Amino acid sequence: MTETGPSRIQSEKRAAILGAALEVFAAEGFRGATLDRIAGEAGLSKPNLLYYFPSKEEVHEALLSGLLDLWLAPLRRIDPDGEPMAELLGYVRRKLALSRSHPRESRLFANEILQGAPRIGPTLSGALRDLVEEKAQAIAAWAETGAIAPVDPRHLIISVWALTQHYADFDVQVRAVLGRDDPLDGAEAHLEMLFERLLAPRA
Amino acid sequence: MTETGPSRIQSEKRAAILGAALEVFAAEGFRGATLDRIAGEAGLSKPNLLYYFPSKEEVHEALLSGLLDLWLAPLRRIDPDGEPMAELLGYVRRKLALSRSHPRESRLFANEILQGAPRIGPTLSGALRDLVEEKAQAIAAWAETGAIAPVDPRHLIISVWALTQHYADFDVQVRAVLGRDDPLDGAEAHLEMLFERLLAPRA
Amino acid sequence: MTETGPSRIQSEKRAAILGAALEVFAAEGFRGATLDRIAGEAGLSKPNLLYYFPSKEEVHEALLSGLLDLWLAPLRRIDPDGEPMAELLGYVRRKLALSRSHPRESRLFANEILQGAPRIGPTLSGALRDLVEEKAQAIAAWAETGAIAPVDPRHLIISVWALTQHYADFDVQVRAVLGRDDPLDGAEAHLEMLFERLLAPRA
Amino acid sequence: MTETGPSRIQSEKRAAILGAALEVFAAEGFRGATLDRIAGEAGLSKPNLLYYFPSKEEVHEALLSGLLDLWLAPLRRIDPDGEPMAELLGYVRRKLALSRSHPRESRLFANEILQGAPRIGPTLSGALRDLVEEKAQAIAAWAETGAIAPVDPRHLIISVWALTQHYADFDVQVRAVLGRDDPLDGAEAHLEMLFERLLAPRA
DNA sequence: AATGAATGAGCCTTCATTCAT
DNA sequence: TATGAATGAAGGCTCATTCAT
Repeated sequence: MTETGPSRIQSEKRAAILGAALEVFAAEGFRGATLDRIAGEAGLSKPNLLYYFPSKEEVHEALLSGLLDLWLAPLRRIDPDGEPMAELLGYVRRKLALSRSHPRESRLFANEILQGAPRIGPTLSGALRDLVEEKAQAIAAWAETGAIAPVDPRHLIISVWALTQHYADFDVQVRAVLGRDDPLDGAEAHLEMLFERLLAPRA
Repeated sequence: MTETGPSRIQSEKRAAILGAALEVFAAEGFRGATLDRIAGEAGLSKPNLLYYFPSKEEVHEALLSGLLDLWLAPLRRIDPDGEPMAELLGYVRRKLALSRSHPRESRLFANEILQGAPRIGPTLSGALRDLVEEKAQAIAAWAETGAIAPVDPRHLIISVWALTQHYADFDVQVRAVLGRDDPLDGAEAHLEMLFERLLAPRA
Repeated sequence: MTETGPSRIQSEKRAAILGAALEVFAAEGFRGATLDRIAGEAGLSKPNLLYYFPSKEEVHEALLSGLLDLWLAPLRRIDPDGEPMAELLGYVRRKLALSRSHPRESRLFANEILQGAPRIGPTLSGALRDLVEEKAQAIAAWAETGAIAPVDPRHLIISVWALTQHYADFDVQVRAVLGRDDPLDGAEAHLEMLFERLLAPRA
Repeated sequence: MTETGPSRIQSEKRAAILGAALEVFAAEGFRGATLDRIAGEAGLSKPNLLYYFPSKEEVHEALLSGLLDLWLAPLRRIDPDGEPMAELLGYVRRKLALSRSHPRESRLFANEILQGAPRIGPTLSGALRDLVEEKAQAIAAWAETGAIAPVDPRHLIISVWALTQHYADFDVQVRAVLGRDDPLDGAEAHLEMLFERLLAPRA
């Protein structure tokens, strides 16, 4: 009757650990991160951390497992039956917003890919590829009707990824160029213009 | 006459070490790389490696120190007195070519930035920023004359970086989407079109 | 009237723990055994186990303390006034039966002795030695009357131990030689013959 | 031309480590033994030990790998064409001598078997079983000619193992019974008599 | 110029034990 | 009684670095 799921303290601690781990893994990479630092930042001892997760590897996996879903959500929301230009610019906006609200997730992902995707490689060739293929067909259809300019849909999607994530992943460099306190509003305007011009059908 | 600089064997070994180190650092990150692996791939013993470089840190630094120069060369070649459109598209082409011919350097750089640029941070705010500022002014001047569309020059440069480097740094992901054997020629065409449309002055 | 000794549940749990501990200590040795495994096999939690026994050490000791009594029972039953040959062969039979019915106890004991008897050393030099001495005199007396062949009684007893326990302690090796499914009946016949011939008085 | 095998210092250190490891593994079992103690007893640091052997497991294996050969040497020397009684009694004598000169090896072996032979199990069912089978046939042949009493040859061999090894493995207990300073000469006489009577053909 | 040998510091993980409930 | 949570101490192993040759 009283099926008890993970107790409150369980979920709170697990959440605290994952938060700290996200911070550390994103900043230092998998090998660079130490359980000591993660535990410290989560406010518990190292063996206590291992009471909640069986190993460093599994903490990392717990972070990655949800990540791709989060990451692809903006793409998933593209509606083949919507208004093409609005759908695509909306996608760009959502993806940029996500990158800016979740920079640590972005860097965690970047780290994983940079190292050759040892852990989520299969998912890339599976779920990711499938989703891209699906959306690419919608975009291609739009291009054929002349609603948008003819572009390679897959490279278009890759461009969105590259441009939006760069602001999160290469933040230090961006800041060095733009100045410490730039609100990055220029980025949004710039990307919007960029994709508008790229996609605008010829007059 | 008998002033002896570094003997040939010296420089050869140093070069071999740096080559191996580039491979390993790019693939595994700084902490993930081990001197053992670098030494092994360079074909010498670990203590011998440390005879040529005093520490792991310094091997890494030796790689990074030359890197920014290489990395900024395409940008540097933009000629304020040249034909605007040709200059900028030439820049894009050169930068993409560089990323594709030097993917390991690209990843090494990406790793460093992702970790917060602990080693080349100062250079970013110095030399890098200065160069960008200089070229940005030239681009801004072009925009004012109407030779190109009005764009934020700094975000333009950032876009070039993002789009070109992405193909090197996120290779695994790109391959997952495009297929293992895609020659990536589509990337070049796509980027050229992208920047052409972005920069083309209004009719 | 209401003096309450250990409640039934108390003794039942203690018994369950000791049963599981016997299994685990016999199979893995003292250091190899973990409270986790013992608790798991006893069907309770680790802290709960430590509610019944204050420490791993004491679980082990509880097992050992009763063990020597059990182990020496067959020897104790030798009757100085009985028929010599029957008494001794009966002893051999009882000891072999015990080893076969209690292989885990045998291995627990073997482990303890192998490690130098850190816990029951004193008992060996005390109770064990005394009992052996007592029975040795009886055997010596039999030898003097010519009822059995003249043998060193202490080495005789040691031989019984060695031969009977070996079948329990070295079971894997015995099985490797005799085959997985040998019922070990041959052992009984063999040992009986061995001691019969050893002890039969000269014609 | 100058094919160099392991340098002298290599073999010396390896030998020292194996010596110390034999001591510790025999006394504490695999899990009970610590690299710290082995290294300490061998006179070097723990990482230095791991410079010579890649892991604790491999130190252990290095000890075990040669052990069975040593252990079976006495059995192997039984000559089917020799004088039966002399061959068998010689075997007993050699095996007892070996157990007494190599008590640590004996205990190392006992530990391994007690734990279920996790590492040399296959060898037991292979090389060991084959050798026993071979010698058992020779013994059976002797029994058939009447040169020795009819005994189960495999149980005979097991008896030799049990009786000889017991003096090494259960040394503490034997000493508790016989006295700290007994030279154990009685053991030799006893075993000789035991097997003589067991094997002597009926008059 | 090169390498075998050595080590201190640190890392991930295990485990007996304690604490709070 | 019973257990979820926590921890200190240790254990095996890695690795950058040093030393001696």
